[in-house]
Amino acid sequence: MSTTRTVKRTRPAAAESRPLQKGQQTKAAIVDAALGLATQIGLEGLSIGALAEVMQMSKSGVFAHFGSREELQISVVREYHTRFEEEVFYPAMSSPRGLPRLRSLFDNWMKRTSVEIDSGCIYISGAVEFEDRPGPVRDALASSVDTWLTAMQRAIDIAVEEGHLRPDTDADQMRFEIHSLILALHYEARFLSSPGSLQRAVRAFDGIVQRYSAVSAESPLVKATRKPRNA
Amino acid sequence: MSTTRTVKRTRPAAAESRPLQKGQQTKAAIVDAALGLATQIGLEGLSIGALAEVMQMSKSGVFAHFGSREELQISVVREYHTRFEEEVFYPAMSSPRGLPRLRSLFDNWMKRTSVEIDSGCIYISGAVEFEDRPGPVRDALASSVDTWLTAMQRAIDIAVEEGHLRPDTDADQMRFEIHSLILALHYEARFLSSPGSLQRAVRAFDGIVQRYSAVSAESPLVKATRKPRNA
DNA sequence: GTAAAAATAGCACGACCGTTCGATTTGTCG
DNA sequence: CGACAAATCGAACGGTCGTGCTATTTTTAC
Repeated sequence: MSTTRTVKRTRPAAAESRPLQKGQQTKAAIVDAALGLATQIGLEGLSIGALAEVMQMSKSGVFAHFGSREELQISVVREYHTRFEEEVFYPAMSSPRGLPRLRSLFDNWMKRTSVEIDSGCIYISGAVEFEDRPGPVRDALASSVDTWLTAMQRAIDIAVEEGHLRPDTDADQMRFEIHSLILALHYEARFLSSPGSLQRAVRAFDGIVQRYSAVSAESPLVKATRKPRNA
Repeated sequence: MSTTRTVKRTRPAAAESRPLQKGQQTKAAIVDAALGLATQIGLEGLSIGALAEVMQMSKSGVFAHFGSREELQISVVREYHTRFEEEVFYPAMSSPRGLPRLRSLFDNWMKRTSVEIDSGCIYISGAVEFEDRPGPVRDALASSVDTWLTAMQRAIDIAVEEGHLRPDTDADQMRFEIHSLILALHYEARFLSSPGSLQRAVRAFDGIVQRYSAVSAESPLVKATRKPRNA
């Protein structure tokens, strides 16, 4: 209606490369602190009051950045996803396709899990907390985990293509087995404080790889030229 | 000090076989309901108010039976332990020593886990909730899980003694691998709603057994009389 | 510098929590 | 039945929580 032509968009939305405004800056700091809290006490245990105390801010000051606790939780999940990618996925992509890359993925994954034995893992704690709680937080968590597991499975597929793994390898099955090792490592080391869990996970992984391996699937003594089991 | 000889113990403590007094009766009912709630929303999510509503009692009425929320949680853990024993452990003890019994233990465990895909498992949710929370509840949980895992390992030892598994079997390692399958089954089926998880757990278990098996450790095609790998 | 806008603080509300305490009902036993 | 104990209730307290509202401060843009 009005004729004001000079509509100033003082903050052009989504300016892609601009020095972070003050708001975004503190928001990033809040999410960082929130992630630290959430890994220890879980996404559900994460409270705005405690977060405000850590940040030396008022509750409402923290709250205003997200509008709801749920949005805060989602931000934390996204941040975790990003770091997981940067720490586990991308570094492994420089390894050669096939088994080396698969090993690299698992190694990075396990290295991260080792750290998380002290700090906690929101993919695991979050799964428990949101098993029966549908909503956007659960969706964000599940899709994030799913993305990662799919990437893992893709690495297995490539290893089959490269001839490193048996052509009849069930990638879904192998991914399940590898995933299970990480879960057990976390459970036994973090909750039960059972020593030696790390080596057990490594040994088990080697066992799995050997079982699906194209060369000497059963034993180093048996040549790889043998026919499939049911031939 | 007083000369009252007729000290009436109106309720002889720990009368082993007596019709349950009213109090113990409702207490058992409360624990039962509490277990139902705890499996769904976790031990930490278990609130006395919600429990009272389910029981159609007052909060204080429920509370009086335990004296503290912590004591209620411990009661729930104990109840869960008992049921787990009755449902998983004892029935398997009638299977013949060795591999059959080990299989039976795993089958029962997996059967229970299948049910818990809908209801939840406090050995898993509790582990997450009390990872960083020392105290009697955590202790009760950990010792209960430990008891079970030790029993599982004992079954493996027996299977070795019976000659069903390779004499160089690392029971700790094998138990770790079996445990991991249950955790992954729970995670992928309950949180990710990933279909086929059950079959994957079964297949993986078969793979594990085959790898540790005394007869044809590597493949049905290879005779069991061969020497150890590094001979 | 100045004014608009964004960021933050302060305060209060309603809800739920575990727990306490005194009153009251219910069960038990002589 | 009567008396005593156990079981249960009802109300309240102090605490934490997420959230909404209105100031106030700080940052930004011109």
